[in-house]
Order: sequence, then structure tokens, then C-alpha cells
Amino acid sequence: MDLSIGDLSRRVAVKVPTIRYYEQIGLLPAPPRTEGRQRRYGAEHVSRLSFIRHARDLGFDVEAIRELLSLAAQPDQSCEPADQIVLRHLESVERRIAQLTLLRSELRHMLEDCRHGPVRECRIIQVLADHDQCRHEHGKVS
Amino acid sequence: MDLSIGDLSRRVAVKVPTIRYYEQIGLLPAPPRTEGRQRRYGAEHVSRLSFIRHARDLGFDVEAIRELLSLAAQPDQSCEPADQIVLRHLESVERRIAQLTLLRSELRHMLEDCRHGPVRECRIIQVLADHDQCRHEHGKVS
DNA sequence: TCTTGAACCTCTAGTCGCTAGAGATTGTAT
DNA sequence: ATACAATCTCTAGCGACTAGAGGTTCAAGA
Ligand SMILES: [Zn+2]
Ligand SMILES: [Zn+2]
Ligand SMILES: [Zn+2]
Ligand SMILES: [Zn+2]
Repeated sequence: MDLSIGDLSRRVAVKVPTIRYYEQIGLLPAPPRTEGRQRRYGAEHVSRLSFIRHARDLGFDVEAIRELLSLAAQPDQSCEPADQIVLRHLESVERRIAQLTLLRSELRHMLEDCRHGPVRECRIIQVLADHDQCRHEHGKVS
Repeated sequence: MDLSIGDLSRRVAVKVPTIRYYEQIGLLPAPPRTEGRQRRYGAEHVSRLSFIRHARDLGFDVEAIRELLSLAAQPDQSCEPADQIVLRHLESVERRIAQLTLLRSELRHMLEDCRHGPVRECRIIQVLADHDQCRHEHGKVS
């Protein structure tokens, strides 16, 4: 186990510049270097980066991942803080789904109502110009 | 109708720096100025900014809004390009909902499976470390 | 051993859609 | 005249990368 950054990249499916970025922000520890200053990674880097990547895929932000990693390193502590992080994330995903569902409905209505004639008669343009013609109180999409 | 940037901001509910930003990127035309170089807006700015704000609330990106505005200014043309823009956006919203729905399910499972004991036994940490323990092929959340 | 060339290095800047601040000027009400 | 809120320009920062320039190192084949 003595992987170049390219090897690690292929193995974990994280791009090379992203790995360097994670090192820069202190998410992945700086590995040892060859005499020519090239990075060489070991098994612990593979598993840590896999964790990071999986958590990113699941939508956690870097701050949350930082906390999750530090919890994972303390196996005797209660896992409650980790649960809290996941719960918070779940709630934000649910809020997001609710917003997007309203949005989808609004967009579908716009497309259904459109008569596909000249812009002058286009419902899409009219609705965009006037939120009162919307069916829902879709909030801002954040 | 001769609104300061603050008046316009309150009327359309778009923050002052955002209005200046829209001017900078060419989304909102530069208004006339007072002798002391302060911006003064008219009715056409109110309606254009309302359009922009509504489209942003509906999740359209600036490029799409640019195209929609330029279409809106040509009332005799076919509205098909506008419909296309909305359709593209709808499809991306639908993809996003599908991803987030998978994600929600995964996060719920993680929370359900967790025994709330020490980190060593925490399913959340275990699943994060190993995607094979996931129920779904949740893709990357983009 | 030498030579090639892919992979690596650092550093800077760009993405998107704002948001925040500094420091100076203008408008308006008393 | 004075005070003070609002405005001005300019620059930098957010999150999570991504792209590129310009230079160096590694590893494989001749
Ligand atoms: Zn139409
Ligand atoms: Zn609306
Ligand atoms: Zn747990
Ligand atoms: Zn997974």
C-alpha cells in the first residue's frame, strides 16, 4: 500500500484536485512524500477518503463530515451527536423535497396552460411576470 | 415613479446589493442617475425586476432568465423557446426530486437502524464508511 | 543508462448568485 | 447648518470544487 494521488483517485473515485483540496482544508491528513515531494498514501487514507466521499454523496457538507469523522475516531463515546447531524440533514432534505415538489407542480401547470402560440399569449411568460397567477406559495428555492 | 434603489428594493423584495449585482451582470438595465450619481428607477424597472425575482424564486438560473426576458420582449415570436426552457428546468427539478427521495430514504434507514449506543456500534458511522451497506444506489447529490 | 512522456507539483483564478464590509459621498429632514 | 440615513464604488468572501499555467518527478522501454 503506497499509492500515488492518481492511484488513490481511481480507487476511491475522487478527482485528483479534489483530494488536494481536501488536504488543504484539513479534511484528509497530509500524507508522507517521496524525495521528489510527491504524495504517497496508505490504507488509512483510502478508508478515510471513502468515508468522505460517501458522506458527500449523501449530501453532507464539509463541516458535518468533519464532525462525523471526529466522532468516528472516538468509538467509546455516545453516537448521539452523529444521529443529530443525520437528523438535521434529513430535515433539510425533507424541506428541500417539499419546496421542489411545489416547484414541479408550478412548472407543470405553466407548461400545461401554454397554448404554444406567439409569446404575447404565452402563459409561461405571463406567469413569470406575475406571481399572483401562480397556484402555490412556492417559497424561494434556496 | 422615481424610486431610489432602496425604494425599489422594498417594493420588489430584492436586496439592494442584489439589484446592483443584476445591473452589473446586465440583467437589469442601468437606470438614470441623479446629479449626485444615485440611481433612480421607473415603472419598467419594477416590472422587469419583478419578473427576474419571480423566475429566480422558481429556480431558473440567470442565463435562462436572460433568454426568457429577451423572448418576452418579442411578443410576435413563437413561445416555443420559452417552453423549452421551462421544460428543461422541470426535468432537472424532477431529477433532483428523485435523487433527494432516494437520499431521504437512505437517511431514514440510517436513523432507524441506529441503536443509540456507543459510536462503535453506530449504524450511521458504519454505513458512512461503507456504501455497500446502503439500500439504494443513491447517486451523487449534485 | 538514457530518454521520453505521463503524472505529479504549486499557485492562481474561475464557477454561481449573491452577501458583507470599508470608506467616501449624497439626499433629506429638522 | 447639521445630522444621519441612504447611497456610492470597490474588493473580498461564501461552498465545494474545477481549470489552467508553468515547472518537476517518476517509471517504463530502448
Ligand atoms: Zn408558451
Ligand atoms: Zn409564483
Ligand atoms: Zn448511532
Ligand atoms: Zn451509499
